[in-house]
Parts: sequence; C-alpha cells; structure tokens
Amino acid sequence: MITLTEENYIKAIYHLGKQGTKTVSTNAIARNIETKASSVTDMVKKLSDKGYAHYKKYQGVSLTAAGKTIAINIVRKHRLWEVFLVEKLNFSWDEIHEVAEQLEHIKSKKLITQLDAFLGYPTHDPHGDPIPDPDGNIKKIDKVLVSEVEVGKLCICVGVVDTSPEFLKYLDKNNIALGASFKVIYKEVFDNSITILINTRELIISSTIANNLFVKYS
Amino acid sequence: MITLTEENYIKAIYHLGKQGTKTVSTNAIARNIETKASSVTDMVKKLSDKGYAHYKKYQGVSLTAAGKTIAINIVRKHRLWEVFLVEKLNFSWDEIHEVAEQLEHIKSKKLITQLDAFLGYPTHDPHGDPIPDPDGNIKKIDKVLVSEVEVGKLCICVGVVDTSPEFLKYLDKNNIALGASFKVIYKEVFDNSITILINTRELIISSTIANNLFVKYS
DNA sequence: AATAATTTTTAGATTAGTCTAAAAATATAT
DNA sequence: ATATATTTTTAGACTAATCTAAAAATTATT
Repeated sequence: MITLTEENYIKAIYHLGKQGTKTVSTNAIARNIETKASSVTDMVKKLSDKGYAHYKKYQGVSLTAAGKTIAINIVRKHRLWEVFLVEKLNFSWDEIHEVAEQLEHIKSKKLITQLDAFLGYPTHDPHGDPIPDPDGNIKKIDKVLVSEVEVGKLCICVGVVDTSPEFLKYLDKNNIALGASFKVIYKEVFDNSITILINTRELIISSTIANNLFVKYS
Repeated sequence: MITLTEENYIKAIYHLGKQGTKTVSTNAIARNIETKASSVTDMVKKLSDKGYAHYKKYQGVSLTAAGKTIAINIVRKHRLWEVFLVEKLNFSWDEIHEVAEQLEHIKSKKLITQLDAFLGYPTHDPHGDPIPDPDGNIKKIDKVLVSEVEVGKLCICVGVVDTSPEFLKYLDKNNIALGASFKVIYKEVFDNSITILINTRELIISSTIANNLFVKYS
C-alpha cells in the first residue's frame, strides 16, 4: 500500500523532473513540499526501497517506471477533479487547486472511470493542462508563450504556467479566460511588455504576464 | 486542526451513541473501527482534552456539543457524496460506502455547499437515511421495520438497517429498491417469515431481512 | 589544488497512532 | 460477600513521518 505522503513526494519528483534536469535534488523537493531536506532524504530512501524511485546518495532522485505510473495517475485524478469543480460545481479556476489536492488521493478505480465519463472525457483541465488518459498517455498540444508570439498574430488562450490565485484572478479581471482570443499588436522592446487587442479593447501586459500565459495560433 | 483519525473516532462514537445507550463503551468503539481497546482509551483521552468528548475512566464516552457538530457534518458529507455516486456516477447502492468513507474527509465548505446545490438539495441518501442540513438539523421520517407491518398494509421501501453489500445485493436481486412498493400478504408465526406481493410476484422474506428493511405506509 | 560555501546525509529526538501484555476496576455468579 | 470473569486502563514498545544539529560530500572560488 502506498501512503498519502509517499504519493505527494512522488508527485513532487514527477513535476520537478519534467522541468528540464535529469535528476531532482533533495533541496528542490524540500522546497516544493515545504519540508526539510533531511526528511526528503529519508523518504527518498523509502521510495527507492519500494521500487518507485532511483536514488544514489548525493546524486539526486528520479522516478522508476512504477513511480511514474503512480505520478501520472495522480495527475489524471487531480485534473479530472478540477474539471468537475469548475464545470459542475461552479468553482472559479483560482479556487480549485487546494480541493483537488485532497481529491486526487481518493482511491477507487471506478470513481475515476465514471467521473471521466460523466465529464464527457475532457482532454484538458481548466488551466489548459492535458489530462492523461487511463493508460497514462499525455498528448501535448503545441502551445507557445505570449512573450514569443510575433506582432499581428491572432491567438487563442490555452493555458498558464503559474497557477497561483493571484495570477488567475488578474487574468479573470482582464477577461482572459481559456479559449479567449486576441491579437498581438505591439511589442515594447524597452520592458518587453506587449499590447494585445482583446474584445476590441487594447490591453498592455507586462513581460511577467506574457511569460506565464500560453496561446496557440488560430 | 482535527485529524482524519480523530474524525473517524468521533463518527464511531456518534453512530454508536444513537443506538440507545447514554454512553459508549471502549470495546464497542474498538469493534466498530477495528482497533484495540487500548488504542481507543488513548484516543478518547485526546478527544476529551480537545473538547470533543466527555470521558471519565471506566464510565464510557459521549460527544460534547462540539463533537456532535463535527460528527453530523461528516455524516452530511458522507450522505451527499453517496447521492452523487449513485445519481451522477451510476454506482449501485452496495458500492458507495467505501468511497464515501474517503470522500467524507475532504475539507472544503464551498465543495459541500455546491455539491448539495448540484444534487438538488437531496433529503435522503440512497439507503434512505436522512441528510443533515447545513445547520446540522436532521428530520426523521416515521419509518417502520417490515417485521412490524400488519398483514394487508401497502408499503413503500424507505431505508435499510444493514448496509452491507451482501444485504443490498440481495435486495437488488429481488427488485426491492428505495421507493419500491409492496403489500404484506402473510406473516408466518413459526419462523417469522413474511410473504409480500411485489410487482404482482409473491416473495417470502426471512425475519432477518424483515428486520433490516424500513418502509412507510402509503 | 586548497579553501570556502553549499548541499546532502546521518544521528538522535519528537509526535501521532498503534500494539501487546499486565494491572486495575467493574460486573457477574455462586 | 467472595470468587470469577469481563472490561478497561496503563506501561512500554513500535512505525511513519517529521525535525534540529552536526558530519560528510559535493560544488564553487580563488
């Protein structure tokens, strides 16, 4: 049996592992799940013993195939619940994360199968992130940061990098929801801010915003 | 903060407390949550320290007002989730208990408020048990055991005592669902079995069954 | 390449929850 | 009312997960 705590470590290793580097550092995990490095060392040994992680002292951690399967399954559950919360229970996209963090640990295969069907087999969560299928396959769409879009391009908002309530509330306030479309009309070289035309209104977005918003071309 | 384990003890004390006696025994709790009496003693002291239970050595336990509030809130969550599982996710009534046991511990006031609305403010769960309202009020309907119904009475099935999968499957097999109506046509004095007429079919039910099925008169 | 700074690990303690086995209290039976 | 049986509590040990502080290894700096 796998404990809730083990699941959270596996999830952290998974997410940190995707961000580039081959192996994940003890400190990075500690930061991610708000614990101490010494606790991470202990847990990582345990995960290694149980066959969920590769671990050599001082060399960082990575997930085994078994570990990755578990991680992807948690991600699938998390994102399906997020869709449920937004589509069925009228949560806004900045309120769903902490509830989904709890719901993702509920153990019942049937629950997820049925939830998936009930939601109409969604492919993306409310932040635009892909939902792994039951076999763990994740199809990635080609999305690009607003900061990299050329002037004149028509874009559709498909996702975010940062999912903090602060950022999501900013987007809401400016009517930038998933699926919203806009055109990039000017890129300021001095501070990398970008002027977009959304719903006939011009909006200047900072480079910080532009680096946290994904779009696809339409 | 209240832990998951504490919640489960409080729930057990609540359910055992309703079954008659003024105070609940250590052994009864141990049996109910499948643990040892010594563990119960420890936890019950803790609940008492935290103000959720009244406890005097060797005298049994009962819930304080605060403890009862927590218990009823868990029951409310449990039963709302059961409705969700049956109505929205097509679970059968013998499959829902163990999943609801997990879901009842999710912490989010908004989640339950919205779920309640989404389900159309149901008053009873799929086993016929009443769902406490947000303030903890439970309205009881006057239901009676089939074993106590007089011959000739027309009945509507409104609930069960035993909620084990075995019993619920037996009911399903014989088309006895919540809301099903039937007439008691004969009561055998020898073994207390009861013959009922359901959907033009005669069915003999044992006294065990008759003591676990609630009906109301129609 | 030697030293300094940083990261990671170990050692030992702590907390929540559990257990076994023995002691204490209560309930039952003669 | 005394002995017996049952229930409940205590004492002490164990596991999972955490922490602090110190030691060891790695990385960075000069």
